[in-house]
Parts: sequence; C-alpha cells; structure tokens
Amino acid sequence: MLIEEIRELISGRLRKDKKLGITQVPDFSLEVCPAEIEGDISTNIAFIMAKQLKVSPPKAGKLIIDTIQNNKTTGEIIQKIELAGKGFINFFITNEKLYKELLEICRKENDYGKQDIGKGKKIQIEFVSANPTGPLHIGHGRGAAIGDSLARILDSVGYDVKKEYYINNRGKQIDLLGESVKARYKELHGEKIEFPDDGYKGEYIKSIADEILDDIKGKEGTQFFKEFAINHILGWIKRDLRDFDVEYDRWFVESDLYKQNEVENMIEELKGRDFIYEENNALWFKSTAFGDEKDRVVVRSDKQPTYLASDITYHYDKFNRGFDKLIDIWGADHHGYVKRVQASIEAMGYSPEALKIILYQLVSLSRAGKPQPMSTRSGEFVTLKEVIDEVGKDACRFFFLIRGANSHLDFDLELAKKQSPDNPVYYVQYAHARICSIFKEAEKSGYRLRTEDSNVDLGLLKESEELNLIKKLAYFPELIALSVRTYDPHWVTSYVQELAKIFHNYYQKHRVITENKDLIFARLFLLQAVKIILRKSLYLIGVNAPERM
RNA sequence: GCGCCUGUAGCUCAGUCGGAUAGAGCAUCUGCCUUCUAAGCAGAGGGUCGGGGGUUCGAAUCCCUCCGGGCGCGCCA
Repeated sequence: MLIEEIRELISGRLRKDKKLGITQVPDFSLEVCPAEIEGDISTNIAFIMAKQLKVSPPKAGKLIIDTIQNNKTTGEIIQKIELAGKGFINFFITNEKLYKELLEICRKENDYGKQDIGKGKKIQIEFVSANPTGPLHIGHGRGAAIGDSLARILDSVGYDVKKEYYINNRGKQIDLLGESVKARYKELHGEKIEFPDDGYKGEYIKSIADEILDDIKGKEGTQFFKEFAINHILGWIKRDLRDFDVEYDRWFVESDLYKQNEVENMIEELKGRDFIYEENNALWFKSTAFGDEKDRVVVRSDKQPTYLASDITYHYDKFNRGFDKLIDIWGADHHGYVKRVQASIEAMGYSPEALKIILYQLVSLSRAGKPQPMSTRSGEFVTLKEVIDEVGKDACRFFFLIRGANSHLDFDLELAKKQSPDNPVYYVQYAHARICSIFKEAEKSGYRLRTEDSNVDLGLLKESEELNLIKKLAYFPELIALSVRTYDPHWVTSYVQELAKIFHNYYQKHRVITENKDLIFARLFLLQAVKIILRKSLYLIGVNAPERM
C-alpha cells in the first residue's frame, strides 16, 4: 500500500508541525503520475490547502514540502520531492522501497497486498437469474462475467461472499413455456395444433418436445410439460455457466417462497408497518413513501401475488439468512424496477445501502454490422454457448469486462471471431506464457530461482523498465481497493493490460538469461513477481493464465 | 410526455474525489526476428471531449439549457 503509506506520512507530518497550525488535514488526492510527468506519485494537496494557509498554491506547496522533508521515515520511502507546475507536489520513490515491495510480492504470493476491507462481513451477490424459458444469451454473459468477477474480488479482500441464482419458476411466462412445449409435442406426434399467439417460437422448444418420451399417459396436463421444460432449460443454463467458469453457491427456487408462507408473512409484516393498503380489491405497496413515482401492486384483484411480491420476499429472505449486504446485478432494462425494490428494503427498516443494485447496459449484437434481434420470445438470438464455442471462454469473459458496466457494449460476432487472435486477452496471456518460457529456459541452463533465498541482489535491477515494472506491481493493492470501492471489475482488466504492456516492452529491451549470474537471478525474481500479479489479476476476472501458447 | 443510462481520435471505448500537454486498442503508415515465444517491440499521423452558458486557482468530469442515441414507464414477467 505504497500510496496509503505516503498519505499517512503527509497527514502525520502536517499534523505534527506546529508552525503551520493545522488541526485537521483536508482530504487530498494521491495518484500515480501521468507518464509524461517526472515523478512517481503526485498530490493536489497544495491546491486544497492554499486557501486555509492564505497563500497561493505554489507557496502552499513549498510550505508543505518543507514540512515533510528531512524526516527519517520520509527518507526511507521518498527519495525526492518536487514542486511542479502550478502547485502539484511530486514524489519520487526510493529504489530500496521498490525492492522491498518486490520482495513482499514473491514472499506473500497470492496474499500480497491483502487488505481486510470486508472484515468477514457476509455479502450475497445475485446475478444472471434469467428466467428458465430459454437458453442464456450473450447479454446474460455480461451479467455473469461482472457478477462472478466482483464476487472473486470481494472474496479476495475478506468478505464472506455467496453467489446465488434466483430461478423464477412460476407465473405467466412459465405457463406459456409449458403451453409452447405441449403444442410442439403434439405437433411432433401428428396432431394439428394452434400454436399459442405469444408462445415461445424458438427452435429449442421443438428440441425439448422431441426429448419427451412417447409414453406420457396420465401426464397430459400443462404441468408436466412445464416442469419438463424448466428442468431441461435449467440444465442448459447450468452447463453454460459452468463452461463460463461460474459456480454458484445456491440456486434459489422462487416457488420455495410460497411453501413456507413467506410471501404472506411479508405482506402481513408490511401491513403492520402501514406500507400496504387495499384498493380496488388489490393490495398495494406504498413505495411512494420512499421516492417511487407510484405505488405498486403486490397482490392482484384475482388474488395472485405479482412478481414484485416474490421479489420483495426474496430480498427479505436473504436478510433473514444473515447477509449484511446484498448486491443484485441486473440488465439496464430492469432499471424501472430499482426504486420499488430499494423501497421495500427501506420499508422493512434496512438501510438503503444494504442493497446495491448494479445495472449493466445491454449488449447489442450485430453480425457483420447488421443488428441482430435478441428476444427470447421470437426465438432469434445468439446464445452464450455459441459465443463461448466461437471465441472461447477467456476472450469472452475478458471482452465483457473490458468496459465499465455503464457503457453500451456492441458485440459484433464476425468481428469478435475475426479479431480473436488480436484480442487483448491473448496479449495478456502471452505475457504470462513468455515469462513461463523464460523460467523453462533458465532451468535448462541450470538457473533455478528460489524466492526464499535472501541472497538475490535486487539492487541490480536498475533499468528504468525494471523500476517501472515494480512500480506497476506495487500499485496492485490500490487497484483492488479501487475495484472494491466502485464495485467495478473493469479496473482489473485495464490494469492487467497495462502491466502486460510494460512487461512486453521490458522483454524486448533486456535479456534475462545473460552471462551475469547475479543479474539473471535478480531478473528472474522480478519476473516471478510479474507472474504472480498477472495470475492473480487474471484469476479475478476469471481468465486462465496459460504456461504456453 | 416522464424517468434512468449515454454522446471523447476514422472505429470500439478508458478517463477514480474536479487536476498537469485528454489516453488505450483496432485500423493506416514507417522501422525491428542468427539471441529467453514476432500472438511481440519502437515510432508517426489522427481531438472544438455533441452545442451553448455557468461555478473556480483549475471542468471531459459539477450545475443549467438545447440537440442526438439506447432503455424503461401495466392489477405483465
């Protein structure tokens, strides 16, 4: 935590200095310097404190620098402090501090930079949760990639994370699914049928019907077809997610909420809290009390609970299971739903922060520039399985996480296929494979690195490319903290590309296996650290780190 | 009509709490393999950050307004 160390150093020194007369140090930024700026870490503190000190930013900067400099702790971490431009303060990190970080990476490996941000808090993350009315399509893939990576990241900083998939197995959509399969079954057996107007028209419905054995006497009701279809489709969904390296802790079945009268209990509870009232023979949830634009029906006048009733109950069920925090990952087309679910959390007395809903913009799909429709109902869609089969799991996951959740993702299938050898995922994986290859070569020549050996002279790593690499590696803990703070895995994807770039550049300029034995070991040590961070980063976004390509 | 998201290089997009000369990949052009993997490296060109106004030491970022794109607005799920 290089940046945090410097932050504490600055505020500590400023507080102690009586001359300045500061009681409280304001918030200030501390970031990695842009490439064209001389220096490693920069801060804007001079701008912020200028007013307080009643001087111009450059003068404030001078005062601050004077206060920090000439101190033993400062000297160990910071080699030089410079005032730049209109008031930025730039710090130069000592090589000794960088070597120390390097040592720590190799010693702690996967635990390097481990921060206990989560403190064992129970957090549940629910994602994909597509209705089992058809195979997963490419949009679900984005939700899966975001949810699973976020879970990995949160898990790595000390949260107790559980991943869950919510299965909607009741309601109109499911009835329609049953009707659709039933119709196709009859059709296959020579009966003339009228296919339901709004039924599911995809070819996959026929394939399900085709799986049904001929002998279904006594099971002609829609119920049989419904269950058969759900089970069949869930089988596909589970298989596709497994192929995508997504493992769930629990598959929660909606109808279970009704077995224990949980929905009735929810309604009674909210009635008691005066958030449910009756009007026109229906029960309404008073979501307007929490900023929703209108109240919402939870039980229709025909006594059927709505989808929202299940959803509210499901969230209560999660809290009752002891989770401190819930994360839902939804496609942006559900954004109209956010307010009412959020309202239900507050109605029950939970803090609004206890539920975080992450919306991801839908993936628009095109094939050679031609937009493709993506409706499950019409049956025209590209499945997640097709995409995984075509571009591979790694490229697919990487691609989904290369942008923030809020940006529209345009996925051109032809382009994705054509680009696959140039895909950035290979660039990163290649860096890892290259490092592995160097280690193999080194071993052939009898150089076998043992990181626990303390006689490797890291001081030999003097090239600017080497120091740059270490600085990038030392940023890893901050990167994780950033990803956690913003609930956004895409930072990891950007980082790992930058790290790979710095490595490839280094590889091109400097040879590891040379005549100088001490230098070989120092460089192997550095590469070992790069390998550890590459692997860890790739793991967090669910991408493999191959030893050979 | 109302609400959410969005507009940055030819294309696809990054840009953390408002920071320095706005970045990356692709595409285009120019160099680099007798040496640890060329799925690589180095370099070049390419910008009124949708338009206008405001806030301030400083705005792609915050506020107002206009224009464009996506999505959502049921006693559907």
